[in-house]
Amino acid sequence: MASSTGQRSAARLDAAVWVEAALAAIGRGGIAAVAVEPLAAELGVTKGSFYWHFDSRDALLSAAMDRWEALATHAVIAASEQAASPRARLERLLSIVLRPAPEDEIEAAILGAPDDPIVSPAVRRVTEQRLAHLVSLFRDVGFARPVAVRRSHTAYAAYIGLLRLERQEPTSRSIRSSRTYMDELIEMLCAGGDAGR
Amino acid sequence: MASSTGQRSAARLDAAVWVEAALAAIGRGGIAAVAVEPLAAELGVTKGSFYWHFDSRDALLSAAMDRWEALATHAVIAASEQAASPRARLERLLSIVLRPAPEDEIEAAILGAPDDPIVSPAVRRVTEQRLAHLVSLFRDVGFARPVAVRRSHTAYAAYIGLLRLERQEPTSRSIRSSRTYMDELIEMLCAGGDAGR
DNA sequence: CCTGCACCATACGTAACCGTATGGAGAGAC
DNA sequence: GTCTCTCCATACGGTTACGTATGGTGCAGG
Repeated sequence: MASSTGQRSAARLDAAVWVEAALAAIGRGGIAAVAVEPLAAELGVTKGSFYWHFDSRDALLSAAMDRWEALATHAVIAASEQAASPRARLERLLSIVLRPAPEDEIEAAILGAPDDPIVSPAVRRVTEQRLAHLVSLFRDVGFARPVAVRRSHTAYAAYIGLLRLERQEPTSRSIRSSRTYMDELIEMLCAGGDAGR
Repeated sequence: MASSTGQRSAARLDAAVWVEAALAAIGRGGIAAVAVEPLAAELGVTKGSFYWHFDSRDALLSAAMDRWEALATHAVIAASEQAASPRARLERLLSIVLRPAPEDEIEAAILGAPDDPIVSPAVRRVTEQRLAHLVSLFRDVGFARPVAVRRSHTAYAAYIGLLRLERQEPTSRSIRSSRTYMDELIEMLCAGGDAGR
C-alpha cells in the first residue's frame, strides 16, 4: 500500500537522474518546466533531495544544457564521418539531421528560448559548432568559403524552421517525412557543387 | 511632486493600450512577460485598471494574439500586390519578408512559443495563411502544385530559421543584411520556374 | 449642483515556486 | 553494535504573480 512513494523508482538518485528528468521536462513544457518541485514530485522525492545534489534551479538548468550540448554536437559530428565522397557526407548529414527524430522536442524547446540567460550561451556554442562543421563540409564539396558560409546558414535555417513548422502544422509533418521533399531540399542546397553525383 | 504617478502617461487607458504594451513585452521577454502586475507598473497604473478592461491575463494574451494575427497577415498580403509579373511578386515578397524588420523580435518570440494553448491557434492560423499565399505565388510562377507546396515550406522554414539564427549569432545578422546572400537565397528558391526573369 | 458612470487605487486571499534549516533513515566501516 | 556519512523528508519563510472585493475620483449630462 505504501511501497513506492512516487510513481517511479523509490531508490536513491544521483545528479544525472535529475539532469535527464530536466531534459525530458524541457521536451514537454519548455525551459519553464525545469522547476524543482514538479520534478521532485515526478521522481517521487522532495526538494530535500534536489538541494543536496544541486545548489539551485539554475544549476540544474545549466547542467542540463551542458548535457544537451554534448549530445547535440557529438551526434552531428558522428553522423557525417561514415561516407566516402565529400558530397555523400554532406548529403548524409543533411538527410539524417533533417529527418524527424525523437529528440526534436527537446531541440525545438531549447532553440525556441534563446533569450534565457542560461540557455543562450549553450545555444550559441552549439550553433557555432554546427555551422562551422557545415561550412567545412560545403567547402569539401568544392564551394568557395563565402558561398559555403551562405549555404550553411540557409541549411541550418531550414533545419530550425522545419523543426518549428512540423510542430504546428499537421501537413508539415508528412512533408518532412516525404523522401521527395528531402531529396529536393538537399539537391537545392547542394546545387552548383562540382564534385560527386 | 505628485504629478505623474508612473513613468508614462498618467492619462486614462483603454484596452488597446494594454494590448500594445503586451506585444511590446512579448518582444522583450517572450510570452511569459505578459504579466499583469509588471505591465501595470510599466504603464504607471495598478491591477485595478487592468481588471476593468480584461477578465484575466489570458484574455489580454488572447487579444494580443488577435492583434498580431491581423498585423502579420495584412503585411504579407499587402507586400506582394505591388509588382507586375508573378516572378517579380514572389521575389518582392521574399526580399521584404526575409529582410530584418523591427517587428522581428515579437515575431520570433511568438513563433518560438507554439506550445502555449493561447498562442498556438493564432500561430497555426498565421502559418496556414502565409503558406497558402506562398503556394499561390509559386504556382503563378509556373510550378505545379506539389512542387509549389514544397518550395513554400522551404521558404517559410528558411524565414523562421533566419529569424532565430540572427538572434544568437552575431555574424548571422550581417549575413541576412547582405544583398548577395538574399539574392542567392531567392534565386535558390525560385530556380526552375520558367516564366519571368 | 449632484448624480451616475467610467476608470483606477488599495487591500486582501491564494497558488506556485525558490531556497534554507534541520532532523531522521539506511548502508557500510570497524 | 555503534558510528558516520550519504541521501532524503519535513517544515518554514520569502517572492511573484493571479484574481477579487470594494472604495475613491473626476468628468458628462441633466
